[in-house]
Amino acid sequence: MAEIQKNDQELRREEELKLIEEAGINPYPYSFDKNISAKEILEKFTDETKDELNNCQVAGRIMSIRKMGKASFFNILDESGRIQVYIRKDDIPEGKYDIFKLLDIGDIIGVNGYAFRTKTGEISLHCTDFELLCKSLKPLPIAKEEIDENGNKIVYDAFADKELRYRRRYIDLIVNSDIRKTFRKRSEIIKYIRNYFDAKGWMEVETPTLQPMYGGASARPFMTHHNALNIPLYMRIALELYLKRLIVGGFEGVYEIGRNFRNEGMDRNHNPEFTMLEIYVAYKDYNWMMDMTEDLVRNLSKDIIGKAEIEIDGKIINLEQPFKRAKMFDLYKEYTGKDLKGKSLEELLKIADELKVEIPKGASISKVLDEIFGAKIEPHLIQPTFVIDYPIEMSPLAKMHRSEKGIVERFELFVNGSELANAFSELNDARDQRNRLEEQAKCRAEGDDEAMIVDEDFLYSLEVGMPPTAGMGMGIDRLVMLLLGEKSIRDVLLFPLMRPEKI
RNA sequence: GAUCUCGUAGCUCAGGCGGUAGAGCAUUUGACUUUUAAUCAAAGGGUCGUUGGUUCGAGUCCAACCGGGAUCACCA
Repeated sequence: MAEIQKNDQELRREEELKLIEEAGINPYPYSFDKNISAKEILEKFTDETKDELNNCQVAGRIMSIRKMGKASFFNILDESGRIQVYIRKDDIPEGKYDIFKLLDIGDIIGVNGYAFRTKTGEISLHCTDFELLCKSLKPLPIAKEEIDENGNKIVYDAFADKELRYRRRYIDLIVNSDIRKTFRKRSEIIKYIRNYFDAKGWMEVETPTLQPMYGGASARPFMTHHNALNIPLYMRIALELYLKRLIVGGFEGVYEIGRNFRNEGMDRNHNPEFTMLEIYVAYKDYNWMMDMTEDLVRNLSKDIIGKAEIEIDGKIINLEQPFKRAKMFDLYKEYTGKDLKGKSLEELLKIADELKVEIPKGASISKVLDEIFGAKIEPHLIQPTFVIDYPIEMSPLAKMHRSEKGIVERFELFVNGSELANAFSELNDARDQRNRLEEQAKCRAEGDDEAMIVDEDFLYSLEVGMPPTAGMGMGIDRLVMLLLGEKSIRDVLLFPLMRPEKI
């Protein structure tokens, strides 16, 4: 796929570049005094105000050219959108039209001109002069566009190859420029979360990405090596344990929005690196965190998307109505008709078999419960639902339930059948935490390579003492997918991981 | 990792039961000073993902491999 040999279109562009330089023009100048955007011209133009638009200086990439002898129309695309430019041999400096003829689709130019309305009514720019700002040497996979009578955009021969769109996102952003909106929205969503937390006085922090010991979640890590210390290092799989150390240190509200790395499979819900939000607030519990999470998600949708109803996959997700709250074991009863509470491993395996849920060999109680949940309950959780009060085996970092035995104070928020957030009343009894991590270590020794490791320094911090704390984690990529109605994580990541191209 | 499916010109695609490669756009040349998928006339552009196999003959049938997508498994 790597073009070592140049094709005829590339050779031609190089020829044109030479001709431009021979005419004494620098095809790569240093700046351009842009004073208005394409969108601003289209918005400001009326028959009364057009005189104010007599000296526009716009810059952008040429996306189409229609030549008619000694005059031409072309469209340029800037960050704000497209505008049509009309250029006439007689209305630009002597000899400049010959330079214009050397320009191609993909070149970046600056245009001086005045706004006007064409015979057919399109607001356009009448060029009085232009400057080449960058000669493009590769042809763009150009698509043609048309607006039909109903104002719908019809795209002909669209650049649709998913592989190339992900591999060369910069081309995707030019040619399918509507997707720029997705990434702008993503940025707005993250900014909104920051503002929301900052307004409450919680502090954004940065904790290590490279860690001598990984923890805070059940997943396989990426491993690397530090030469100077000659030690193995791991890419973090969660933010949790370092943020809790900061609560121990006396900060009462901390959050981090950062990259986690998990050495697992990839599909439309998973990328090896993904963005996680985690927040910890001292002196609060999971009930409080549930209210906060609900408020955040609802307001995000209202303020960023403009409504609290989201259409995805033909389903309407309603974020306005109060989110359903259901105990995990009640959901088992509701969807399988069986009471799984307090059952032994043997009993659970039997139930799984009756429900026709396949369980991998050597599964623990937690694993069996998780499998049944994933197969029988998750797909039904389309409308926002807090699943609360998990069995202790599934949650090694959550605090015992204040009134129910064998249960921890934990919730997960499910929307559209997938997990969006996970939160606990954080376990701060150091003795209990040590027991649970040692239990994990046992599972690990028995071959579960996703079980957690005993982090002695983390335990030391709990022994020093952490106040009662509520903590919550939320997958930002999935949040963005939900709010924007995207079905693949790759469509909300600018540069999703791809297998390297073979040359 | 498993299954299904796709890979033909720069882009989007068509190629019946196996007979030697097609269209539109893009590109080049010519015409055209308000077009908008501009138009009109002509031209160039392909090791049909790769490697093998069957066959007189393979884009087409078979196998393996490479790459993508979808579904599943693991995970968020």
